[in-house]
Amino acid sequence: MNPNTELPKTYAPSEFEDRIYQNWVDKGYFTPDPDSTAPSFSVVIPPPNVTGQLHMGHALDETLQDILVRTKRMQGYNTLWVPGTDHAGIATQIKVEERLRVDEGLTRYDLGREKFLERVWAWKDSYEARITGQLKKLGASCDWTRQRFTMDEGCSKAVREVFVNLYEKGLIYRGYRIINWCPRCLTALSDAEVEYKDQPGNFWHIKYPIKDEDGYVVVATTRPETMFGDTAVAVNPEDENMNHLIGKTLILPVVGREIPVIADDYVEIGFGTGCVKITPAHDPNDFMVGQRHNLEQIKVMNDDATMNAYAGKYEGMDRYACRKALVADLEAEGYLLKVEPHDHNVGVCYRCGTTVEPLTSDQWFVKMKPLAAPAIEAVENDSIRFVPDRFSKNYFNWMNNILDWCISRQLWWGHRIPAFYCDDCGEMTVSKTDIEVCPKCGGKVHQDSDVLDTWFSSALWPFSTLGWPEVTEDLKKYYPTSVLVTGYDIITFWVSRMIFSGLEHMGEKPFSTVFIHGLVRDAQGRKMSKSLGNGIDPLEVIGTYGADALRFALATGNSPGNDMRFSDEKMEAARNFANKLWNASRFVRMNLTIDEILLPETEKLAPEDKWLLHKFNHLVENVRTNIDKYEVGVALGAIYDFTWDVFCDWYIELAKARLNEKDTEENLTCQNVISYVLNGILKLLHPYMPFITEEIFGSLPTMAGDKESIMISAYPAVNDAHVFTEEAAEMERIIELIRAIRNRRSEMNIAPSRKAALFIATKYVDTFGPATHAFFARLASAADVSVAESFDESIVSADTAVQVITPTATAYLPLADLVDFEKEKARLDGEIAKLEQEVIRFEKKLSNESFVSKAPAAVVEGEKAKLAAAIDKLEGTRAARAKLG
RNA sequence: GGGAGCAUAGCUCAGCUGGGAGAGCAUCUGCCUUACAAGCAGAGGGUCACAGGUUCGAGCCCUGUUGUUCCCACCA
Repeated sequence: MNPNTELPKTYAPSEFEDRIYQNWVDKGYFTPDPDSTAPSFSVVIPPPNVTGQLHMGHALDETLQDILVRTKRMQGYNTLWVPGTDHAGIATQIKVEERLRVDEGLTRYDLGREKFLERVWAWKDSYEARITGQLKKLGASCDWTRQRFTMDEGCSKAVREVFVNLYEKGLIYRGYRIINWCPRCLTALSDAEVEYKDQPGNFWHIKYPIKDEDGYVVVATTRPETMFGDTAVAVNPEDENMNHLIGKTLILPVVGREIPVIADDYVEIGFGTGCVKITPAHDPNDFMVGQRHNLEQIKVMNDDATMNAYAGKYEGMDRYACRKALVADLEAEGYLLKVEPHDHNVGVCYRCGTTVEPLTSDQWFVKMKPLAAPAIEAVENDSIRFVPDRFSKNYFNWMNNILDWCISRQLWWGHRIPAFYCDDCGEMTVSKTDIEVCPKCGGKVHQDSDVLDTWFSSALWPFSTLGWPEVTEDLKKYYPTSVLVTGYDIITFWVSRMIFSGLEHMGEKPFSTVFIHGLVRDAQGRKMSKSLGNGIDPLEVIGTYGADALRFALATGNSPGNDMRFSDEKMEAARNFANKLWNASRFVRMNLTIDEILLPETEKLAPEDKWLLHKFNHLVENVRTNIDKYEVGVALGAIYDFTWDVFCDWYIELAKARLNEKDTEENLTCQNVISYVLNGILKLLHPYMPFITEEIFGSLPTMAGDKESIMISAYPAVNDAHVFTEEAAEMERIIELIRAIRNRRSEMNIAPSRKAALFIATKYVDTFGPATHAFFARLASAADVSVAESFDESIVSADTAVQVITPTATAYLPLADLVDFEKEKARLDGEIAKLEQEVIRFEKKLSNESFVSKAPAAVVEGEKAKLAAAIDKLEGTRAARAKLG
């Protein structure tokens, strides 16, 4: 027997979770054996942002990964889970700036770049430590000796390597383009970083006078303040009402500048006024029109979205203040024709929510089309598979319509762009290493002040964490990784970019499967968010219920890609299950004398042993296949049902009699069977509830060959010797009969002290053999029935007992306990009516020629059996009713 | 505008390739039965959103409708 002999009376997870985790770390179980020749199973963690602490979404993501990783490890794979965190450029910088403002009233400019970055690194250290601590509390079995950070030396090296490679291939370029600008964060954003929100707005219809004519054209705009940057008005050349204007010159109201009317089929005939003001510097579509027509780009705003000198007297005003003032002036001067309410989608910064301003700017871009093509193909040909598959549509939609990726950010926190400009000759050099002097003229150089999009480094995560660009052993062994586990919300940001990056730089996909999960919502189904204040801290939940209960609650009912709700009720149910397992184990432990589990030969097994082992076999098969399908929730449901219903409610009750015996063969058999199955339950459950299973495992006998810890023990496999189809089926029928007896007793308010007589039919002896009588005796004590030694119907008659009839057996309840004869008669009548209906239904079905001829033979046979059973039961019930008169 | 998900018991959700509707919680009844009251034994409760279709047979497959959630696009 193991050293921890007794299990404490109550389940108190806080007593052992930390101790167990520390032991795993000390023993080095999370680090794969470098000499292993087993096939690899590798996972890289979606690195949490160092912006703060983990929330429930992380807890779900981490739990799912740990379930897969622990399962595979127990199944003998050479398993690696790489942990790490993401510097989260813009998000982290905002946080640190905010703290600086609140605590010290300073901006980052007050500190200067270097000092500010010191602050961010300090922030990073503190939050990285916090996140690491949370992962450990949760039980994540990642290899801490391989922990990474997107801005550590290795990852930074990978970033540089990739940047320079892409630049040299012409896939990274610098250009003056229209981009999304966040006036609050003062940086460019990629298309993916802009969210769209419906906002009420207006269509302002403004008259633009025609030069040298009396008339005017009317343009409708949602953004009047951009008119200072108008360099044309466009009409569709096919528009018969408007095309006469082409070539004319208009006078911009207020501004007085002259602009041409141009022809462009971008203008949709019949929408709005048919005339569109073109502002190439502040609208992506206008930008393209401008390029086609060589229009001037006039930027009318500063970086903080205040108006610049082009706005004339409005200079210095915020864009919205300017809009208001300008509209008032237009109206006063008679240029405003009408105002029409119009809702439209406004782009906002995904980090701070500020309305994004499209504007032209000098930025770095990744040319996407050549990179996207192989990435699309990899998913099309199933080289990479999304689970569930429907998310591949999401992916295709994004990748097929992808535009060039703006990767430069006007931030300080991030990987600095490795481009150097010569102060003398202006030459630009892109270099993997820092340079001091211009390779062309020897002049002094300065580095580009921008940093890269944070997702640029995340895109390399599956190989940068394994040591790339060095060709390391890890890279050879663990790339491509096996599965990526993440939420559907970052497929575009992250998954798609990892796919094209892996294919481009490694020449191989980064992972085979993308296992997508949903969002964790609150009990009302709302998204958890700071502003709603409905977020739940995983650590608090762990403190109250334990990490295992949290993991159980997150995994139970989880199905790929679907959102889930989180509630106290679920936590209680999870905790209750942990408690049930704890107490069942405690009971087993109390009754054991064996040190090691030795499965008895088949001849020694009791009927209930065979039933249990048979059912356990099915469970193992069920769990294995469902986990392979990433249906971790379904698998867990099966373990739950087996543990609670089969193992606890039936087997343990039946086992009590044998376990109470002293030094008998039956006792030994029972000890071994109950230990074997409990051991198996613990192993199946371990990936879900690692702590409690380890704690219990340590106090119970083990299988030969198992190691000192459950997490490195062998995962259960289907045992072909444990197929007992006949006995198991008969046992199920007996259970059905006992349930029927209990039901009847309950209905009749029969005192528990009154036993029902259960007769042993000869067929049981046929099935179960010589052990039948002993088995029924155990059944009797466990199920509140008494057992008669033989099945002799003559000993019971109408005035002594009421029959409980099931399709395969009959039990008798002492009639003396019946309170109400009339009630019983009525009940039987109802039963008979129901059975008659049932029989008719089956007969009808079986007399249906097309059913019999077209349905599979097995189904028809099944229906026949059901009919026969129904008829038996009907006849028995009629007989019982007849006896009552 | 394009695409996707969801709609099953009072609540939260399962229901695999079509073959007599399930669990947990809640409710009601009876039990402190020496592992567990965080428990045990029972019970009630569903036109599987609606309308068609395919099929011997539909919660499941097809079409449409309604409601709801999300993603993408952005007609100024």
